[in-house]
Amino acid sequence: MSWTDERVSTLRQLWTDGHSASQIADRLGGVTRNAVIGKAHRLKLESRGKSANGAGEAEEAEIAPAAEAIEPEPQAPRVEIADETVVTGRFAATGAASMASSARPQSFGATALKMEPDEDVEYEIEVQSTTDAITGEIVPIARKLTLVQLTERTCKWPVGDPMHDDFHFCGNPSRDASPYCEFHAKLAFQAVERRRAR
DNA sequence: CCCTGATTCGC
DNA sequence: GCGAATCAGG
Repeated sequence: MSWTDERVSTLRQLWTDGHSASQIADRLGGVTRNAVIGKAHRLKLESRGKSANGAGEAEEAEIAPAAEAIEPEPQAPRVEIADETVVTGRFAATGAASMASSARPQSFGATALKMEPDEDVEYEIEVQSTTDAITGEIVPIARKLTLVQLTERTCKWPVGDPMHDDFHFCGNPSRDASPYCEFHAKLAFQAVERRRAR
């Protein structure tokens, strides 16, 4: 990937909007956060020598304007809240693990309903949960990520029918290098156990 | 451990 | 110019 005018302007906007280098890198695709920081340097952007933003600090007022302009095509924002999550994922998964190769900037984050910089919003929604009919465990509501939105630390447990357009991935935070979140890692393990038992 | 940006330096 | 490696910090 090279720094085309389009990618540079996207970088400029996201950077000045306060997004972290890694977030920008994920969005652009094909680059690491180091590349983003390095480029920001040469463009003489930055200036945020402070402690930036983290998970603990709930700082920074809302960024009123912006919101659009970044994406040429608005696309429908995926912020729907499922009232029930069907965990149909069979233990097959991994075939989807090979992605991210041709990541294309896709609409992501709220544009119509809310003007927050995504991430935090999704986490609030994620708090809701439902109970699994079989195990009785708490099933986290999926973040409904599409292929291009998965990263090294997002759960890649498939949800739904791949042939249907409602197909998505769990997307909740995965532990370490595990391809699944804590919950789905357990499911995967049980699935294997049961197969051997049979 | 996770993450953040800043800097260096070989390419 | 680019970005991995490294540094410094939360």
